[in-house]
Amino acid sequence: MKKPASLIDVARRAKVNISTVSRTINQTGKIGAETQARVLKAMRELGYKPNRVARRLRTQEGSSHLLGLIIPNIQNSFFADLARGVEDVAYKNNFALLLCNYDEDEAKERFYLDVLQSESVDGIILPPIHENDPAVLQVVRNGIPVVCVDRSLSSGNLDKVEVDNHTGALKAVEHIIAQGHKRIGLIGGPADSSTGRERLRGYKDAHNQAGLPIKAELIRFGDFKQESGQTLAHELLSLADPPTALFACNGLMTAGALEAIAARGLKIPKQIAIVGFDELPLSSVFNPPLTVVRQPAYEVGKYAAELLLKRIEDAKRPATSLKLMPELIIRKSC
Amino acid sequence: MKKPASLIDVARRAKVNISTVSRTINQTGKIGAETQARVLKAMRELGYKPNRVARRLRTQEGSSHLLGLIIPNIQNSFFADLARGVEDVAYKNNFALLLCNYDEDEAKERFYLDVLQSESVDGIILPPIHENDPAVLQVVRNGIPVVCVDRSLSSGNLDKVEVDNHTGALKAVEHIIAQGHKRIGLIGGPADSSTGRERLRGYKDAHNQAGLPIKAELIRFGDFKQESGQTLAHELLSLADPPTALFACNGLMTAGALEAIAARGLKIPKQIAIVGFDELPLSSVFNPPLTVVRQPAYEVGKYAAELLLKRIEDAKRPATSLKLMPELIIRKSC
DNA sequence: TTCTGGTAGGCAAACGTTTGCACAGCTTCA
DNA sequence: TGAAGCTGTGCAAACGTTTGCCTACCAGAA
Repeated sequence: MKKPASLIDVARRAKVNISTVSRTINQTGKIGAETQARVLKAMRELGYKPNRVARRLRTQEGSSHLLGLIIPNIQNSFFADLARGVEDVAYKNNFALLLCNYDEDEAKERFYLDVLQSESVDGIILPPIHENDPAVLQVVRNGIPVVCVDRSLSSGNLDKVEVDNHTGALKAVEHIIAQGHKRIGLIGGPADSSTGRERLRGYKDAHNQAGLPIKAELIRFGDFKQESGQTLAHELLSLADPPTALFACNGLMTAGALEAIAARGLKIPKQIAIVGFDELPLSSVFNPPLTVVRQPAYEVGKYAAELLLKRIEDAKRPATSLKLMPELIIRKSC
Repeated sequence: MKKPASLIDVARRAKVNISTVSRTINQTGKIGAETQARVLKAMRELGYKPNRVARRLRTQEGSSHLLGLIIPNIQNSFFADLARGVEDVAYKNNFALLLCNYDEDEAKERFYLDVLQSESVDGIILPPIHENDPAVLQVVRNGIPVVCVDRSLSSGNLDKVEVDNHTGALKAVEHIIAQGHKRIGLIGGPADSSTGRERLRGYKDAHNQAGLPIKAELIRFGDFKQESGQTLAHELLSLADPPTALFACNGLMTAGALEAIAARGLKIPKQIAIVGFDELPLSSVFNPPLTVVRQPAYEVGKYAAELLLKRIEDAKRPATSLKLMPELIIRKSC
């Protein structure tokens, strides 16, 4: 294990004190031009790279240049896109990213929250597991900048960037109704998630607006995973009086529903119409192309990271809350 | 910013020296049962969490309990699955994961490699950008455990886990040929990537085995991104004598090719057959369901992480090299 | 000349750990 | 009784930075 050059090595070689080297690097304090040149030269010759760990230990506040991102599942393309958005702005600002998968598991979320704090990250981006997530609240109370994405925290006056789930679902279901459907099955998200609830609300409001009755048997709650989409679609399609259209509340569940539909040999959209939340890699070339409500996942991540960086700069700035509009992409599946 | 409790606080409260506390936590050294209980109690009361940064600074070798993962693009589901595999075993072993997206950009790769070293990660998992990537080699020379995934490094005797790309492509193209196709367009990966080359070799070998001529005009090289799949498919399909089947060398390019096919209104598989590398979220429910060669991406990540952990434990163990077999999933697109 | 003030750079503490060494007290054995 | 060995604990250095404070020097003003 070859030890990398440290400040001390550079200082020795440039014949100055380590503080001078540190100040040269960070451009803090006045350093003579000639001394500076000598230091720079020594750094280059030794291939000096500052040790981020030591730096982080010393300066607890502010710039460790490390962000934490905790997401439910990287395999969900919504979160992959979001992560990519975060990563891009982090990189542009020379921040690295500590990525954590919490899998909707509260213990895992807690573990990662602990890790991130104990790594002294400069800030954390996450979708809270539910609305008053005590672990997240504690982090906030500890004074670590947090921005919520996708879902929000009921208490706490935090930066957040969300998608307008209600409007997204409303537009989708309005569209379904406009196609003449009267029995619309809902493959919903967990009832205790704000996204699940908001989308459900959109579904109901669209029905109310159209004067359509809301039938409890057509409303099912899944867990945002593919398998539950499949199961619930089968349940709905097995009803004595099955729905003629399905609205699936996220991408994975849409894929699951599509599996169920394929297994039953049903034709889309004649025998069963479907609209899904989330754009999927193949949805535009699907046969038939899928009508979906596309969430601006990349942008959510991007804005969240920008907000976080601003807050790290200035802890006192007022919390801002962004609500991004999803887009209904009408194709052929409904 | 509430300062978290430190070793010193715990020591004070338990009326012992900090070294005693440290030893209690790490179970190193003999500590009296009664003292231990007192320390544990104090820790609990203060909500003490060890500071990972300080720990990492002190113990340069070994357990910082932090792994680095550098991947081309998290939006590529192959790498998302792989990342998930890594993450799962990391979590099981109480390691956190520093995730980096290098986007096939050498400067970005170098940046992240620097960050990871300067964060003193215990080890790094990555697909080298190409076969003799000097930056990676330097990291290895610095004594940091590295395991290569997906692609390999020509020099250096490293742990690696790869997929048998040659066999995967061979089986796929054999299958295409068995369906009676004689003009098979290849949407290949970059010629300077080992995966691209291996898959090309499979394509050629299948042709040779079958006594089919290899036509240069049918072979195109993309960059593993969706757009290039689309472009190349259009090129191939515009040929005076177009191919009757396409073999696309990764998931994103397959999606691109599908776009081109859809834009031209071609029927799969009658007018154009297609086989892709990589399983995509919707490929089994696609219409028609896609014939693909599925790479065990999750397993690649999982084994890589396991190998890395073993190497961290024991730097001297001989390098092991795993080659996982992909699976040809025959559905209806060819 | 002496004083004031500014500039360049050195000194050493601090961040929160881990760990080699020292040492006190006790047991054991000759 | 005393040497040897073990057990439990404390002391302090070290990891590589950043930063408040101090000093030495020099220029310009009085």
